[in-house]
Amino acid sequence: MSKSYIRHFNANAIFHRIRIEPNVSQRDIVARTGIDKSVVSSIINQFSELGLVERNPVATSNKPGRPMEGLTISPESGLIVGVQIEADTIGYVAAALDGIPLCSRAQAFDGKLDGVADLVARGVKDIVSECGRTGDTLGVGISLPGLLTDEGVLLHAPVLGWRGVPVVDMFSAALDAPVFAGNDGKAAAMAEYMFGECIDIKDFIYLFSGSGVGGALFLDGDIYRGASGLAGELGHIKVVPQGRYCSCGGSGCLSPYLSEPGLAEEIGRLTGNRPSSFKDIMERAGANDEVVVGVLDNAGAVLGSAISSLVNIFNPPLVCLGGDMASAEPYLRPAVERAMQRLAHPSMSVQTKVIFSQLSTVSPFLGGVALALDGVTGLDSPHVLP
Amino acid sequence: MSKSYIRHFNANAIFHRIRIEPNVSQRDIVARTGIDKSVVSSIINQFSELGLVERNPVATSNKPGRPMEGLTISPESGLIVGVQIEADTIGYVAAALDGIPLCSRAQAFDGKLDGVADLVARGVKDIVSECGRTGDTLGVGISLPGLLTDEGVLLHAPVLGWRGVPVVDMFSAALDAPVFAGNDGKAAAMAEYMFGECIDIKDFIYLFSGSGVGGALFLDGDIYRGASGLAGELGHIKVVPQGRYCSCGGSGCLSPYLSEPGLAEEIGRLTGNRPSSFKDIMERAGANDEVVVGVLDNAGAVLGSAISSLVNIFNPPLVCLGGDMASAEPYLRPAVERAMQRLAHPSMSVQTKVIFSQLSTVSPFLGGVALALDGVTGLDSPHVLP
DNA sequence: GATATTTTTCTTGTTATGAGAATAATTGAT
DNA sequence: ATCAATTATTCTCATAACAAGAAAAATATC
Repeated sequence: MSKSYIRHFNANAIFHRIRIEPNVSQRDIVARTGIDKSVVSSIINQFSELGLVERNPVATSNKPGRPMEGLTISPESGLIVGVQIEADTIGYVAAALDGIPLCSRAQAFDGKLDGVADLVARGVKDIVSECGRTGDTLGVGISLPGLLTDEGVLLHAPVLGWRGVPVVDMFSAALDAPVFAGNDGKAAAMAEYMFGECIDIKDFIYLFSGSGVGGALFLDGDIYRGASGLAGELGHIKVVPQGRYCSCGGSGCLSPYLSEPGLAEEIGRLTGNRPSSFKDIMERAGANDEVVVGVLDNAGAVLGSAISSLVNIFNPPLVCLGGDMASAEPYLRPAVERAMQRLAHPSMSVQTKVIFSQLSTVSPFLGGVALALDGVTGLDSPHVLP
Repeated sequence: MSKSYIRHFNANAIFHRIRIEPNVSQRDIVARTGIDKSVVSSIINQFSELGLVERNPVATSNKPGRPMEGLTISPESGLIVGVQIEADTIGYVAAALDGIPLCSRAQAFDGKLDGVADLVARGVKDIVSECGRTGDTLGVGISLPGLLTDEGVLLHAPVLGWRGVPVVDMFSAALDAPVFAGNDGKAAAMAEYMFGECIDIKDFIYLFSGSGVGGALFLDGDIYRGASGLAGELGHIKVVPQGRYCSCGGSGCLSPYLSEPGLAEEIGRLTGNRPSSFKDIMERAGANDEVVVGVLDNAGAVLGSAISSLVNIFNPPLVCLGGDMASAEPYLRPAVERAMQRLAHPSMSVQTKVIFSQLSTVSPFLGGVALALDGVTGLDSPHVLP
C-alpha cells in the first residue's frame, strides 16, 4: 500500500464530509472523521487553493472565541459531466462539483458502436456550452449498461451488443477531459451515496429497475465489485424456481418480473394490450386497472422475496430502490412489506429500512457525475490533488 | 486514516505471503505484493529481529548472482493458543506461528459463565505445558458462538445463554498473554483463509455446520462484518418459506435443516430413534439407512438453494463448506449440485467452485489460532472479530 | 481594554515510503 | 585464480504524510 493512498483517502473523506454537510467547520470535520487537525487544515488549504472549496463567514454564534469558517464545495470551480449510454438513448447532465445538476438532456441513439465516441464528444461539448459555465470540465463520467474490467474495458453490454470495447481509452481519445467509466447500476448506487437517499450510509444494498434490473452492494463505504466484477448484479438473483426466462439465458431471475419489458410483457399477455412504456403502466395503474395493479403487486412480492434474502445475508441498515420502482412505490410497497414480514429474519429486518429513491427519476444521469466526481476527488487522480 | 496503518497493512501482507509460500524470497514478495523492495527489506528485518521470521539458505539454483534467502515463519519463536468455547465443550489447540498445530484437546464444559475465565486459563496453561515448548505464548484466540462488539463484548451467545459479557477484558485478566476474541464462524473462515482450502483466496463464502450453522462473507481479503456485525450469519438465511422453527425465533432458516440437532430431530421423528451425535448419523448413513440418507439429501437440497442465492449475489470464485458438512460430503454433494444446477445462474455458477473442507475436522479449534495470529502479526490491531 | 474562549494555522518531530546507489554473494568465462 | 556478469538484498537520502503542541487569529463577555 502506497503512502499517497492515505492522502487521497483522507482528502476524499474530507471532501465527502463537506458535500454531505455544507458549511461544516474544520473542527467538526476533525470530530467526525478522526483525522488530525493539522491534516485537515493542510488538505483544506490545498482544496481552497485549487478553488474546489470555499470558506464562508458564518453567522455569529453568540459564543466567545474565533468563529468557525463554513466550508462549502465551490459551485463555480468547475464542471462535471455525466453521460449515460442506454440501448436507445444517450443522456447528458452537466453538474457543479457539489453534484447539483445545471442542465441535462437526452438524445436518441441507434446503439451502434461506430462513431459513438465522436457523438458523445459533441454531446458533452453541447451540454457544457448549454449550461453557460466557463469553468473547466474536470471530468466526464460514463455510465454503461454492462460490466467493465479494472482497465476500463467494457466486457459485455447485452442491450447494446457491445463486447470487449476499451471504453476509457476510446472516449479519452475523443474528449479533452479525464474520462471515468463504470457500470450503470454501480454508478447509480454511488450517486445515491453521494447525493441521494443513502448519503453517507456506509453499508446499503441498491436495486434499480428500468429496461433491466441492476444493483450494487455498497459495503464498508465502497462498491463491492467481487473477484470478477459480477458481484451485485442483483437483477439475476433467482426468486422463482423454474420461473420466467431472462435475457441472461437463465430462468427465474428477478429481472423479468420487475423490469419495464417484463411488466409490459405480462400485462400484454393478460389483457391483450401491451403497455408501450413504464409511464403507460403507471397511468393504467393510476386508473385502477386491476390487472396492472395485480401484476405490480406480484412484482412487489417477488422483489420482497429478493430483499429478504439480501437482508438475511447482509443485515444492512438500508435497502434503496431506485429507477422505475420509485414511481411505482404505492403499488409495490405493500407487497414488499408482506413478503418481508413472511420471509426476512425478524431480528434482522427490524434493523433494515427499505426506501424508494426518486433521485434517478428527478435527476437522471447522475450516475456518471458520481463516477467522475469520485474519480476527480478520489484515489486514482493524483494529478488533481497533488 | 493513520500512517501506521500502512505499515501494519504491509507487514500483514508480507507475513501472509511467507505463510502461504514458505521459502519465498524478498524479491518474489516484491513481485507479488507490489510493495517496494526497501520496505520489504525493512519489514523483514523487523520480523527477523523479533524472531518471527527465519532466513534459510536455499539450494543452489545454478544461476549466477547472489542467491536468494528463503524466508519462513519461525516455528520455534513462540506459541499461539486457540480456544473454542461451545455449549458443552471447550477445545484447546497450541500451534506454532506458522499455524501448524502441536497438540490439542477438549474438555467437558457445563456452559456456566461463572469461573470460566479461570477454567480457560488453566486449560491454556495445561495445553502449553503439554506441547513441551518453551517459547512465549504470543497470543490466545478465543472463538465464541455468538456476536461480539468492536470493544470485545459478547453481545449474545444463544447456546451458552450468555449476554453482554466483556470477554476480552474477562479473559485478559485471567491470562498472561494478549487475548483476541471473535465469532466462531468468522474465526473458522479466517482459518480457512490462512491455513485451509481458501488459502490466499480474496473472496469466498464460508459455511459451517455443527451444533448450529454459521458462516462468514470473506470479501476483498477480509471478513465483512457489516454495520451491526450480523452480516454473514448465514445460518439464518431463509430457505424454506414457512419452514422449520429455528433457535433464533424465526422459521425457515438454513440452520434447522443442516445442524446436527436439526438432522437428529428429523431422523428421530421419522424413525423413532434419534441419533445421539453427528458420528451416529454418519454411521447410520454409512450403513445405508435410507431414512438418514434421505434426510441428508434433503439437507443438501436446502443447502444448495442457499448456496445458489449466495452465488447469484456475490459470484464468488469459491464457496467453502466446513464442520460436519465436510464428513457428510458424499451424502450432500449430489443434492447440492442438483439444486445449484436448477437455481444458480449458469454463467455465475460456472465461475464458482464448491468445496468441502476437512480443516475444521482434521485440526479443530484453529479458528482461535487464526484470530490470535491475525492479531499478533498486525501489531496493535484490535482484539476482536465481531 | 483585559481576559477567556474557540477556531485555525504554524512549527517541529517522527515515521513511512520510494528511487537509486552500494554491497554481497554467486556463476561462468578467461 | 581472477574478473566480469548477474542477481539479491541492504543502505542512503529525499520526499511525503501524519501528529502533538505552540502560536496566532478572531470574537464575546466582563
